Amino acid sequence: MTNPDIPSGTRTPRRRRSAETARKEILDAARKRLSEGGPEAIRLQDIARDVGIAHPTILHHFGSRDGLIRALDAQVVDALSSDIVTLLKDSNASIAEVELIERVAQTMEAQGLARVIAWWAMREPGADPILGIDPPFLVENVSKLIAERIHQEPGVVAREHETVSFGVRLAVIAMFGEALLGDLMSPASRDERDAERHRFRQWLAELLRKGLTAPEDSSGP
Amino acid sequence: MTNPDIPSGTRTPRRRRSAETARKEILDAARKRLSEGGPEAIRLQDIARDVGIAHPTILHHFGSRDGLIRALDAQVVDALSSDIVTLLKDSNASIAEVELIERVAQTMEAQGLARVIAWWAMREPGADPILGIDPPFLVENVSKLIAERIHQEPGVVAREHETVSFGVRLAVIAMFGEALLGDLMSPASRDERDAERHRFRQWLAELLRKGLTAPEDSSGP
DNA sequence: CTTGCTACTGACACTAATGTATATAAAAGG
DNA sequence: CCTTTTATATACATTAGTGTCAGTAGCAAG
Repeated sequence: MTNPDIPSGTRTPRRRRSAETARKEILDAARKRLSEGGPEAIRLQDIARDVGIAHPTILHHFGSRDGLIRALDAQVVDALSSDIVTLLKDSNASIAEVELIERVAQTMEAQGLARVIAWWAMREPGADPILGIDPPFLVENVSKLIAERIHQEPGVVAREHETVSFGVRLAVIAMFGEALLGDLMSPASRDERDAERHRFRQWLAELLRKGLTAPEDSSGP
Repeated sequence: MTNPDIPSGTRTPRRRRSAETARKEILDAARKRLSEGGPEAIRLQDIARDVGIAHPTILHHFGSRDGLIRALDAQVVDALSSDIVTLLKDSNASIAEVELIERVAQTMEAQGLARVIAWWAMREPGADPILGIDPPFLVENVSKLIAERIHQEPGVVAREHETVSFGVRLAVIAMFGEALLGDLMSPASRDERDAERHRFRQWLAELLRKGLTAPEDSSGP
């Protein structure tokens, strides 16, 4: 399967990238393949073809397939946490639940992140330390930030710390599940689906708002 | 790599199962491998070793690796929907949200079902018809059943149908996410983790109860 | 222009996984 | 008993995917 445009004996022209951009291009292609075709789609040769390089180049940059995968992991964890933390740092008043939900949802959907996370979680069933990042990498930091904001708001009785933590946890978990399973539980038509999804998020945000601000009544059955 | 216990020239003793039980044993082993070791752990030879057979036997029963995988899919969808539908049929009064949450959670955790579902969802990004089952396979049926129960309860204003549907959707999605990502967001020690998880579920159930029964106030920001 | 560095390539070796062909043995029925 | 059926085994073919090697080419600096 040689390229007919190139006379045999001639070498294919090369584009030489910096090591940094090469790594980035490769990682992006890998992430795309993963989120679109599932775990079995991470094949060096395919990824190489997407980028427009030969597969040994990937091995040159990442050492092995496993090296590539670990780099992917790191990129994903980074994207997830930094994205959410950024949101929280930016918003200077109290957190709007709708905003939280929307943002988390976007992060999950963007670049098929939810799929990548799922794939990672499957591979490491009882993974306590993730790539050197402590287990509660997300909620621990994020819920602290949220707690600060919520306490700022006057006239609202903040629930104990754990409730806040639960709220964030629910947002993350639910939007993760939505990104993966949402299509199964929605109407078939695309427009309807999007609309329903939007309503669902609003509903969830409202639910969260109640749960985070109003003191629980804890009445018996 | 021949078995030293068996003199060369001697055949290994055979256990002959019915085709049905053979299929079942193989599927169980496959599901276990999948949920424990991730997608890349579905290897015919390994599964065969687990069951105690030779790998061509698997091919004999399922035709191909792909055949095995499709059979697995069917089993999973079955387990999930039938389990939940059973719960709803059995409970003769109104649905207790705690029970719903707990049951869904158990189903997800049992046999590593959440992992299997995730794996399936990853492979079929835009899978509209699942193995012949219509997309809203779960919520469509389940939420109807729930709606019936909730309307039975006197003195409580039931929300419109979509709200009920949203409730079920949240339960399923959240417990799915929990099963996969829960460990990342919890304390490290196992006891603490279990306790916290339990509290989280109760909190979520309470949240759901409020959302499903109390009419929404929809006040501005 | 020359030299050095390294991103990159083609060809190939190696391994592991699926699938095939053919034989054997355990039931079931006559 | 003998025959049929089929679950299962052994041995082999095939493919596909990772990793290795030795060399090539682009870019920067002397």
